Amino acid sequence: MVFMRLGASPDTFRPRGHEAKRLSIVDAAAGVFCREGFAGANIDLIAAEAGVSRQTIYNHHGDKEKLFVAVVRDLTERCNAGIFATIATFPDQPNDLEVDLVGFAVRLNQNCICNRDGKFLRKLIQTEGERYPELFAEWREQGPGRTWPAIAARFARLAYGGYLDIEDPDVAARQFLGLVNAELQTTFMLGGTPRENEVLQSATNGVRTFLRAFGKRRTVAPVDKQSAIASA
Amino acid sequence: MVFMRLGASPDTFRPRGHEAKRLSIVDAAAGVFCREGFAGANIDLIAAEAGVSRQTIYNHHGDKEKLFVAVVRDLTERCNAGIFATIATFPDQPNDLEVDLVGFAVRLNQNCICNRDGKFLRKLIQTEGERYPELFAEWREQGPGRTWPAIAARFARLAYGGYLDIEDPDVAARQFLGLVNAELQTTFMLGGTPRENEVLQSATNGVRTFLRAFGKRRTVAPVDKQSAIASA
DNA sequence: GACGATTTAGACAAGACTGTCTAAATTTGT
DNA sequence: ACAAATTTAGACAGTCTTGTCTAAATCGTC
Repeated sequence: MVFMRLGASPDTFRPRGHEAKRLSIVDAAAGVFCREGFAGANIDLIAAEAGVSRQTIYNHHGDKEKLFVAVVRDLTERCNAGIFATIATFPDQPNDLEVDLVGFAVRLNQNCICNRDGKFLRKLIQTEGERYPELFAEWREQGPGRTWPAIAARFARLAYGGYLDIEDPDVAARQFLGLVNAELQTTFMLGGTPRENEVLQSATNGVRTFLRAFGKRRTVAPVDKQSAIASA
Repeated sequence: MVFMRLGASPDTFRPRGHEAKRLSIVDAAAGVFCREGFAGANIDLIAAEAGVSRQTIYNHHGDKEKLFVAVVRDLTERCNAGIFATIATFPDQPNDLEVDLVGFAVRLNQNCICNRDGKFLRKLIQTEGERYPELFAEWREQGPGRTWPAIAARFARLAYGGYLDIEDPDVAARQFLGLVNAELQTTFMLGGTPRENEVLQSATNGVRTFLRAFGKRRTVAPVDKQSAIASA
C-alpha cells in the first residue's frame, strides 16, 4: 500500500487520490446505510459526507446496490482481521485465569464488537440480511464460521492444559460470548455503544459465572489464583 | 371487546368491520415494515397485503409515521402480554430443576421471542430504534424494564427456597437468558427462525451450564433432586 | 328496502430519487 | 509546464412515492 513509486506498471496502480476517494466513499456509505437503511440511503447525502461529487460514486461503484455490496465486503474483511488479531491475544497460559479471560472479553468487545466497523456490520446484517442471502451467507462463513471455531480451539487448549473442565469446546465458546455480553443486549438492540465500565462489568460478571461452571475446582490448581477478586 | 350490543351509545363504538380492518392494516404493515424498513415500505403494498384500499389506511392512521408508531405499540403490547403469561409458568417449586428450567426457556423462546410478534418487534427495534428515541425508550421501560426484574424475582425466590445459589438475581436472570439463547445468536441476527430442536438444544446446554454455576452442590437438597440428569 | 357511514378505485399534484450526460475545472505523472 | 485522466457541478429524463380528492360502490343497521 505504501510502495508504487518504482515506476512499476504505472497503468495498474491508480493515483493515490483515487484509492483515497474510494475509501472515503465506502466509509461514508457505511454510515449512511446504517443510519437510513438501504432504501432510505441517499446517494447525494453519501457524496456530501464523503466529500466527493455524485458522479464520482457512480464512476467507482456503478450503482447503489454494488456500492452496498462493497461496503459489506469491506466491513466484513476489516472486522475479521480485528477479531483474529484479538483471538491471538487469548490467554493460552493464563497467569490469573479470571483476570486474563476478562481482559480477553473486554478486548473482543472494544476492538471488534463495539467499534465503528463492528457496530455498522452488525446493523447492516440485521437490517438487510434477508435481502441479500448470498452476501450474508458469505459473511456467515467468513465470520462466525471461522472465528467461533478459532475461539473454541483456544478453550479446548485451556481445558487440555488443565485450566478448565469443558466437555464441548464449541458450546463453551458460544456460552462464553453469551455470558460476557449478557448485560449489553438491550444496548446492542437499540444500536447504542455501551460505555467502557459497562463492558467491563458485563465481562467480569460473565467470566465469573463461566468459571463457576467450568473452572477446575481446586484440583490441579495451575499456579496461584488468589488475588482474582480485583474489581474495577 | 365482545359486548357493544345493549344499544350503549351507538356512535362511540364503530362497526365491527372497522376494527377488523384496523387490525389487518396494522398486521400487514408490521410485515412490510420489517421486510422493507420504514423508508422502503410502500403504502400501496401494505394496502394490498391488508386487503384494503390505500385511502382506508389514511382514514385510520393519518400518515405513514403514525401508522408505524401504531404498529410498534401494538407489537410491544402483545409481546409483553405473552412474556408475562410465560413468566407465570416459571417453576417456583420445581420438581426436576433442570427439566423445569429447560421447559421455561423453551416456552419463553417459542411464545415470545421466535413467534411472529417477537421477531417483528425485535427487527423494528434494531432497524428503526435510533430514529424514534422516545418510542423505543417507552418500549425499553415497558419491555425489558418490567420483564427482566420479574424474571429476576422468580430466580430470587428459587434461591430463597434453597434451589439455587445466587448472589445477584438480576445478573443471574440476564445470564440465564444469554445462556439459553447462546446458540441462536447468528440465526437471530439474520432474522431467521430457529427450528424447534435448535431451541431445545440451546436451552438444554444453557440450563446445564447455568446449573453448573448456580446449582446447589448437594448441600440442602430441597426434595429429591437425584434424577436431574435426564437429557432430551 | 332504505339510510348513513365506510370503503373503494382511480386520478392527481408535488416532491424526491436514481442514474446519465456534458462541459469545465482539477489533479496526476512526466 | 504539459498531457492525460479524473473529478466536479449542474441539468436532465424517467420513475416512484406520498398524501389528497372525488364519485361510485359497499356495508351494517333499522
